Amino acid sequence: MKLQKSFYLRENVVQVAKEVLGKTVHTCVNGYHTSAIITEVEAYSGRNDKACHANNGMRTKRTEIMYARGGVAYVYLCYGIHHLFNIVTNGRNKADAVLVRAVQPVEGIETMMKRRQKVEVDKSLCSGPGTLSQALGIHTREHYGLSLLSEHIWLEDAPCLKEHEIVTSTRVGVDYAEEDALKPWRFYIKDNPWISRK
DNA sequence: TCAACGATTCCT
DNA sequence: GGAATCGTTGAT
Repeated sequence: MKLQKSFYLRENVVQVAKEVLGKTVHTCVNGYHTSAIITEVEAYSGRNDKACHANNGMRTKRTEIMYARGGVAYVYLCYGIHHLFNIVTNGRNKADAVLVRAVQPVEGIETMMKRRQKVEVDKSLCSGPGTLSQALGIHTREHYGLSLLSEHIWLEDAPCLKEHEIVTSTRVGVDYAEEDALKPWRFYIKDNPWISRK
């Protein structure tokens, strides 16, 4: 069953990030249904986190959706090439989000391969924040601000992982965030090969 | 209006 | 190790 609004509205974005691991993300784009298990995530906090786009009340056209109530998608273009998919959490004006960094394909694998121009199934298909968005057909213009209880994109519930099944590390690519770059807010499923990097 | 840069990926 | 590539951002 679809994860409900209450899942996303909780206050502790780190806790929500951990619980997102093992859940399944579904998209239905141009009539093609795809789904994949979320294997790697990072937490970003709207308060006291220099790595977050919405840090220090930073409010622009791009970050605006982070200030909405949890349960919507924050998608943005990175390096002019890659769409990165985030899950907005917490209540209005909190600006917390969970970045999905890697997934394990489940349904619609042929569709994912076509979108990624791959002829074999391996981790290059969707183990990375940019590649998974491409595999799932997530595009900035279509998915920015979209409800995660919509028919286009949603998460399906699954049992939470045990602590010993989760590996914790610092976040990737946020060296500019000074002391906040040290926050242990990246989480991935232990022994799962569908990870962006070790 | 303009220049710099980035929560990355892929090729050499 | 370095290029690709462009929307967002903050400063002119």
